[in-house]
Amino acid sequence: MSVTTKDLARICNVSRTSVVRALNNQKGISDSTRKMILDKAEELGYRTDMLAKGLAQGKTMYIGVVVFDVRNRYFAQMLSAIENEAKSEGYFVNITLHEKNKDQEKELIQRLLDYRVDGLILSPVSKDEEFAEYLRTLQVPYIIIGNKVASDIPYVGIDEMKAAMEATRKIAEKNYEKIVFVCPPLCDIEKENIYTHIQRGKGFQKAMQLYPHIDAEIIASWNYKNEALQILKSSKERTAFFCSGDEYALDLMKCFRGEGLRSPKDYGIMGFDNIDTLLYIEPKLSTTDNAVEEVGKQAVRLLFKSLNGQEIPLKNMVDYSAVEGETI
Amino acid sequence: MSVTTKDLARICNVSRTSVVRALNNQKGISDSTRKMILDKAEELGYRTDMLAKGLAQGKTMYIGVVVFDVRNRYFAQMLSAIENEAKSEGYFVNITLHEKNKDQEKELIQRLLDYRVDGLILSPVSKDEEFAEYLRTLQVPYIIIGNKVASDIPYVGIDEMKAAMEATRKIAEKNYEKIVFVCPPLCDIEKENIYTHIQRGKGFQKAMQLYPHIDAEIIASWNYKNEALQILKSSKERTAFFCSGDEYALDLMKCFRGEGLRSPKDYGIMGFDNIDTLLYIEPKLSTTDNAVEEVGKQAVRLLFKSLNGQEIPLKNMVDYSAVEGETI
DNA sequence: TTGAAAGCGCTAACAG
DNA sequence: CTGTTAGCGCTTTCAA
Repeated sequence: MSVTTKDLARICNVSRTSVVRALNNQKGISDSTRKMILDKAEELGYRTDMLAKGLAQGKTMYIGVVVFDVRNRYFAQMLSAIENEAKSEGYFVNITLHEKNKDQEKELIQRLLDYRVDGLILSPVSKDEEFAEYLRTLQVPYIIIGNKVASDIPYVGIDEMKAAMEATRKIAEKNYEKIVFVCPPLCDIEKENIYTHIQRGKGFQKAMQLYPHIDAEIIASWNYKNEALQILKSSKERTAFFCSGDEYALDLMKCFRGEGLRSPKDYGIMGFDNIDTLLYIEPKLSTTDNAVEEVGKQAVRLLFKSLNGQEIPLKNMVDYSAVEGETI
Repeated sequence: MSVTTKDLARICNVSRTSVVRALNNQKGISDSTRKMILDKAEELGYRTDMLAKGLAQGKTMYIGVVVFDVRNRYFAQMLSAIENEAKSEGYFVNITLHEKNKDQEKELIQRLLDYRVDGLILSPVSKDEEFAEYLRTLQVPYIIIGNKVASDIPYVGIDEMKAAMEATRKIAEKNYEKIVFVCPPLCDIEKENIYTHIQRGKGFQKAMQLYPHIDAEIIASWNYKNEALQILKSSKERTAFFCSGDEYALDLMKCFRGEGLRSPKDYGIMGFDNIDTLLYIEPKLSTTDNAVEEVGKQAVRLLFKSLNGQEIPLKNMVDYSAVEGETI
C-alpha cells in the first residue's frame, strides 16, 4: 500500500501533526523539520488521500457536472471549457452523462452528492416544479447552464430570445416572402426542458411581428424534413428556414439537395449554435454562435464565487454572435 | 447537515452496527428491526457517504477515465458507451479531459488515484517507455483504449492494420493509378502516441505491395491540404486519397471542391473512423467504422473482470466494418 | 441477533 | 515550535 502521514511521522520521528503542517504548508513548524519531512515525502512518493482529506475537511475540491448526451457537439465543446477553468483553480471535475432521462438525471446528482462534490454544474432535461424544488433543497451550490429551470435558480446562458430575434431580422431583410421556424424539440415541450428552444421560438415570433407582409410558419415535429420539403415544394414564395439548431439545418440541406434544391438559390436557411461540424459544410451555413465555451467558463467562475460564500446573480448572460454564411 | 448512521442508531435505539447491517442488507439482524431501520432511513432521506465508505472499505466503486480532447467525435461517442456500461454494474464514472498534454495526462491519472478510483480507462497521448513503466507501477487495474502503449499493457481496440489493408485494397480494386495515404499525425510521431495512425500506415503499405503497378504516396504533414492539392493538380493519373481520419478527408473534400474538383469524378477519397458528422456530408464518404462504442463497452467489461481478480488478455480486438460510400 | 471498539487517513482544537 | 487527542462516517472483527 501507499505511504501515509502516519508512516511519515514514524519515519521522520515527528508527530503526525508536524507532518500535516509540513505537507500543507502551514506555519508553526521550523524550516528544517519541514524540509526534512517534505524531502522524505517526496522520496517515498507520498500522495494525499483525497478521500480521507475530504471526509475530515468536509470538502473535496471536486465539482460535479451533469449533462445529457455528449454526442451533442454543444456539450463536447463546453466540457473542455469547464474542465480547463476548474483545473486552473485547483478543482477537479467529475463529468457524468445520461441520455435525456430524468430519473437518471436525478440519480446522477444524488450520486455526485454522495461522493460529496463541493458544487454542481447542471444542464438539466428536467424542468418541472418538483425538480426545481429538489434543486432548492440541495446543500451545495450549483448553477444551471442552457436550460433554465426557474427564475430563482442561478443560470448562465445567452439571451436566446434576442439572438433569435436578430437572426430572424437578418433573414427578413433579405426579402424572403416566407420564413419557417424549424424546431422539432417544441413537440417535446411536455416531456423535456427545452427552454432554449422555446426562447428561440419566442424571438422568432416577436421579430416576425415587425414584418407583417412576410409569411411566418412553424414546424414543431420530428418529421420536419418531410414537412419542410412539402412547404418548399408547394409554395411559390421565396422561402427561408430558420432552424433552432444547426443539426436540423444540416439535415434539411441534405434532404433538399437530394431533390436538386440548393441554398441560397432555391431557399434560404439559417442554423443556430455554430457547431464545429459546420467547418466541413458547403455552402457555409449562416448561424448564431451560442458562445458555448464562454458559458462553460462563466459557469465555473460563478460556481467558485458561490463556493467562496459570495452571492451570485441569478441571471448571467454571455454574449452570442452572428456568424455570416452563404445560405441566407 | 445530512443524517448519518449514528443519527439513525440513536433515533432507532439500536447500535450503529445494526444500522449498517440493515442498510447493507447483511445478515445477522431480525427482519423487524431491519424494516424499522430501513423505514426510518427512507423517511429521513438517509444517503450513504461514499467518501467515508470508500475510506473504510478501500474501494470506491469509481472508475476513472482519462482522454484527450472530447471535441473529437471519437471520444464523445465512446464516453457515452463507457458511462452506460459502467452504470449497469453499479459503478460510477469520472471522466477527465486534457488537451494532448503529457504532463496533464499523468497529473490527471494521479489525481484520480488520489481520489482512490478502483480502476482506470486510458486513451493516452504518451507512449514512451517511462510512461509504460509508470503505468506498470499503478496499484489499480487499468486498460488502454486506442493508442497502445506497450505489448505487456492491456489494450482494447480494432485491428487497425488489417482494417487499413482492406480499405486500401477496396480502393486499389477501383483501378486508381495512384493512391495517396494522408496521415498528418505521422509527423508528430516523436511527440505523441499515434499508434493507431502508424498501424493504419503499415496496413496501407502492406496492401500496396500487392499492387506494384499502382503509385503509392504518403503525406505526413499538417500542410496536407496544399500537398494533396498539389498532387491532384499536377498528376495525370487517376488518383485516390486514403485518409487516416475522416476529418482529414472532409477537409480535403472541402478544399478540392473550392477548386471545382468533385469526388468520385475527379478523385477518389476514403476516410477512417466513421465519425457521425458524415451523416450530413455529400457525397457520402467511404470509410471504415472503428466500432468506437463497442471498444468503450469492452474496455469497461475487461476492467470489471480485472477488478474481480480475473486475468484479462493483454490484446483485445473488436470488429471493425467497412462503410460503403460514394467517394471511391 | 445484537453491540462495543478499533480503524481507514486525514484535519483541527487545544496543550505543552 | 511540537505533540496529544478527538473526530469525519463508515466498516469490520470480536465478544456478548
